[in-house]
Amino acid sequence: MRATNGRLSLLFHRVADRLEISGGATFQVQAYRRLADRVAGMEESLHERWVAGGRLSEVPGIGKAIEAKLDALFRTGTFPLLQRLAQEVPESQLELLHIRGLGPARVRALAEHLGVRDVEQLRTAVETGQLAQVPGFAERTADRVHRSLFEYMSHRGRRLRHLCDGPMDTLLRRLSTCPAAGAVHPVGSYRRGAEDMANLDLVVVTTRPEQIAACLADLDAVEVLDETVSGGTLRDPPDALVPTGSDSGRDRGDAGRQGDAPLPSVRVRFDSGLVAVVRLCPPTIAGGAIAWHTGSRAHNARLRELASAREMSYGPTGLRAGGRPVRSRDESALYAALGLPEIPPELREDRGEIEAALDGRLPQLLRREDVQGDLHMHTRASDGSGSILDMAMAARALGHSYIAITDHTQNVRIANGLTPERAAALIDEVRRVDSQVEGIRILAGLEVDILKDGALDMPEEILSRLDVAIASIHSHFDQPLEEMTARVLKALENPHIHILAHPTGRLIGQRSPLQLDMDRLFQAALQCRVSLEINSNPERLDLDDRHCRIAARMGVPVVISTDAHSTSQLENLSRGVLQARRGGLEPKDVANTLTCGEALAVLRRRG
DNA sequence: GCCGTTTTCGGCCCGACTGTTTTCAGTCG
Repeated sequence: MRATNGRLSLLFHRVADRLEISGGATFQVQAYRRLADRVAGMEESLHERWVAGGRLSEVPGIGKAIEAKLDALFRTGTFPLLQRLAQEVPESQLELLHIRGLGPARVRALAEHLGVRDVEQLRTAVETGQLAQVPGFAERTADRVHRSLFEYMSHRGRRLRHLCDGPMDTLLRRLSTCPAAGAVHPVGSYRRGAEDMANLDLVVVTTRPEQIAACLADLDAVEVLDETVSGGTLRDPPDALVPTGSDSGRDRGDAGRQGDAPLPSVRVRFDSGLVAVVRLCPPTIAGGAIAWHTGSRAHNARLRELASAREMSYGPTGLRAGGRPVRSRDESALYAALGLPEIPPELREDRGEIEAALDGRLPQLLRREDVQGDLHMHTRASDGSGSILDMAMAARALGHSYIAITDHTQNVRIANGLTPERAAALIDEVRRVDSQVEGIRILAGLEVDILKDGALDMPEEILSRLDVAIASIHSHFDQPLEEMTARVLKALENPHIHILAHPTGRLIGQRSPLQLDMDRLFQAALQCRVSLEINSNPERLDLDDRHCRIAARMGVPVVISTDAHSTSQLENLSRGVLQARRGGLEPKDVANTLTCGEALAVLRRRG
């Protein structure tokens, strides 16, 4: 295997993680970690530099010690330091670091006192109450670890969507240059717009499957795990082919393994461990195959019932009648054959979309271009990296007609939150910049911290000067349900507050949602006319799709915002839109699809 | 581990706060 920079970066990360758990010097750990990041972003290949006789120690971050280790690695293919560390700290133990509340020291303590070296053992220790025996795990910490373990387990083996975009792009670009490939379709959870996924799934329309397999084998970024592409051409549904048994993780059902005969496939793995399953199908049944591999298990089961009622069957190769494939060149043909309009991929979860389709009341889903403004972002005034003008120009370039500058308030110290004096100055500065730019309106706002007792972290006189006042929680995440609910409701009752940002406080796979009575929250939002945010940060996506659905049903206004801390993060808006689409939201449900004036009228509820 | 150098070793560090300790680990945006 070639020693790409990506692989070297991974190696340095593994060394750093293990050194940390085994109690290595902090600065040594940092040196490896910094180097890992640096190498990942380098244009020049370290290996090629070495081959050409270049000095590695001239690369920033590489000194004499690492140069010698790399020299040995390139000559012998081994990295003895990592081999030694791997014996001390197994891979399974590294995984424990992903659980909030567990750092290297506590992971070490768990191994020393309980012999816990993997997630399953930790779970047992938690469930049997053994955690309390370990120094450093008093009741509250143990409680916390318990909750974050639960959150972690529920997303284990899954990757956040933004980490899958690059690999998906790589595959799409490669396949688009392959002469044997017709249309290339992302399918599976990715196409349904899911926030995280176990693997990538694609369907390639082709009559020459072997050439597709060869094309993927040629791709530097991946390793081919296996393929079930036998010789010849692909004309008829390949019923006789051997199952791949490919999918892994919770999603196992939504692509493959649900029915009869699978399509031939090629499975590849990226350096990050992400697996992609590329399925190959002939044009005649493309619509059925794409639909089958896109729908969730539950959605497909419903389509199968409909097919059965029409004396057809439905499986990986689409519809069959009397044992013969039903032609479906595209998905609309497939749905039409079942008496349905085509259902948008984001809705294919069996959460009411089949009934809606049958009744002719599928929503006209929100589109990215419906959104006219972004009401949550940060600048250098607190913890952002751009100026007011930077953010405004970048937003204008994205087609926004208005934005709100909403920096943090003083209680969020680490984010350089604003005192009332600095907030007042920021408002003046926003007004000044707004008067000088054309083509976009800049609104003055703040992301006001909700304190432990529900009080707001900014005096009324400042709040009353804002166009957009956002309230949100950044501390004391562990309050019990009653306390937390009362805290948030108290903040919503303040008449100056327009929006509740990242309402549940979750970080996907890392931090559980706040213990919050969501029924009462929705009721209060409705009564106070406070909008609830869909935060587009890929680690938050909060509200989630189910909450979006509830909000729309109850008539609680929703706002989709980026919470951008840099100009590039303004592009995350499409992630929030995707979540809204999964929640079935239409433009009318989302306040920032309105013009600036109209949106402000919705926000200024009591005026 | 690396770096810069006052060339042989000290500095490197977001930093205040919390929980659990009695000096420290982990957290927050």
